[in-house]
Amino acid sequence: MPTIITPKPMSGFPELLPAEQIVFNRCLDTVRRTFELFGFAPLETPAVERKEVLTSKGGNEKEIYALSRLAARPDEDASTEYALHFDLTVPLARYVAQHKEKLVFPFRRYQIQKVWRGERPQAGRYRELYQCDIDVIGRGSVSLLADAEMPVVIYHVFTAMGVGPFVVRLSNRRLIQGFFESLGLSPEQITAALHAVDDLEKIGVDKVRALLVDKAGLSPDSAARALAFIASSEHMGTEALLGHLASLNLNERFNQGVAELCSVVQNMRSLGMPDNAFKVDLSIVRGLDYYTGTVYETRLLEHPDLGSVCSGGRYDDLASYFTTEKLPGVGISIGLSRLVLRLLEAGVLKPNAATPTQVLVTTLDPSRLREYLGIAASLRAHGLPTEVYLEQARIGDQLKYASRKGIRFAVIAGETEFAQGQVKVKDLSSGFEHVLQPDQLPAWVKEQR
RNA sequence: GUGCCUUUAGCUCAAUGGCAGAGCGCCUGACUGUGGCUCAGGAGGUUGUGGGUUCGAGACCCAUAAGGCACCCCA
Repeated sequence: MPTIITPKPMSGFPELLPAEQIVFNRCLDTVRRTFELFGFAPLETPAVERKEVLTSKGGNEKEIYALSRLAARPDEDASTEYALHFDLTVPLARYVAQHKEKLVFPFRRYQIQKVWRGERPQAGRYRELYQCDIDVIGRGSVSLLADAEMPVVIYHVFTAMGVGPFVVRLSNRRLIQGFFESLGLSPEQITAALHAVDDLEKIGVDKVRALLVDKAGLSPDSAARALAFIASSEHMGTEALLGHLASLNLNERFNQGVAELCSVVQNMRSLGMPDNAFKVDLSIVRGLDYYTGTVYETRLLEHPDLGSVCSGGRYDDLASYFTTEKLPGVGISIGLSRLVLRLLEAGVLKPNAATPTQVLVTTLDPSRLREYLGIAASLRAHGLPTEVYLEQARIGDQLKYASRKGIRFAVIAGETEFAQGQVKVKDLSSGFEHVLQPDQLPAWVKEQR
C-alpha cells in the first residue's frame, strides 16, 4: 500500500472549482479586452527576476520568495540568483530600461500576471495573486492626458465586469505637498505627514492627528488645519472643491498640483467618465514615496472593507535603478484575485456553469455514434461549445450530467427522431423540447439566447 | 516575526465528562427515452496529531501542526 499524501489547501494560494474559475477567467478576459481597447500592448515578463533587480528599490526582502533547487551536492549551492517577482512595476522598470532602444515611446503596456508575496495570508491577502497593470511611460516626459486616461480605463473595466457601484478617488501629491509646505514643514516632515494622512481611513482622525504632531512634528494648530483642509474635500462637490483649491493660491507647488488636478478631471470627463464614478479626495496620498503627482484609489461602495481594489499614480522616474535616462510615467494596477474572489464570496459575481459547454449531445443509441459525432462537429463548426456524452449511461444519467454541470441544451436523438430524419433538442433551463432538422440545430441554439 | 481564536462526515455546524448527530451535498431506487422537484433508502468518522488527567475525554490539561483573524508590511 503506497503512502497517501493527504491533499490539503495551501493557505494564501487560492484555487477554484471550475464554475468559479470560469467567472475568474471571464474577468481576466474583460480586463485584457478593455486594456487593449485603449491601445495598451501586452507584455509578459518572467515569473522570476534576479534578486538584485527585485531588491533594487530597497524592498522588503522577507516577503520575497527566492528560487532554489531542492537538492544539491554538498559541494554546491542549491540556491539560485533568482526570486519570484512580487509586483509588476519592478519588472517593468527593468524591461523598459533594458529594451528602451527597441520600444516606441510613449510606451503603453499592459501586464496581467501572477505575483508572489511572502506575507502571512489573511482576509483578502494572498501569497499568490493576479495583478493587472497598465502604464504609460515616456522618455523625458509624459502628457498629463495619460493621467486622465487611467481612471477611464478602470471605469470601463469595472463596468464591464459588473462589480457593482464603485468610485475612483483621486488626488494630487504635489498639491498636498504644497499645502504642507505652506505650513512651513521640511521635506522630511512632509513625507512623515503624508504617511500619516495615508492611514486616515484605517486608524481614524484622532490617531492621525496624534501622528501628525508626534511623528511629523506639526503644531497642534497646523495639524488641525491640515485635517480640516483634507476633510474639506469630503462634502464638497467637484466644481466647488476645485474652485476653492484654485482660490487658495498657497504657493507654486500647490498651484501646480491644483492645475494638474483640474486638468485631469476635465479630461476625464471629456473621455466619458461619469461624475458619479470618480471623486476628488484629498485624503488619497498613497504610501509610496515614488508617486509624485496624480494618485488614485478605487473602492467598491458596497464592499468598503475590501479597501482599495485598484490604485496607482504618476511617478517622475520609473527606472532610476536601471538607467540614468529619465523615464516618467503613470500607471494603475488592479489586484484581481482579491477583487474577484471576494465578489464571488459576496455573491456579486455568480458562477452559473461548471463548463463552457453549451450543448451536450447525448448518446441514446450507441449504434448511432456516427450521427452524434457529426451533430457535435456541426455545432462546433458554428462556434458553439459542444460536448458528446462519451460514456455508456442511461439517458437520465446523461441529462443529470448536463444539468449538474450547467449545460443548457441537450440534443436527444433515438429511433423516433432518426426515423423522421430529425433531432430533438431540450432546453434544460425550461424543460422545453423542440424537434427539428439536424442542419437547423446550430441556428436554433443560437437564437435561444 | 508577535498576539488572539479555531480545528467533529465532502461542506456548514451540533453533541452537561457518559451510545458521535443534523442540514446540505454525494450514491441507489421510485423512473429500461428525460435532468431539476418530491418521496424512500444508503454510503460516508481513529472528533487535526502526540501525550496526560479520569472508571469513562469530541469536551479538561500539556505539547505540536494546520487554518482563521489582527499586528508588522503592503514597493
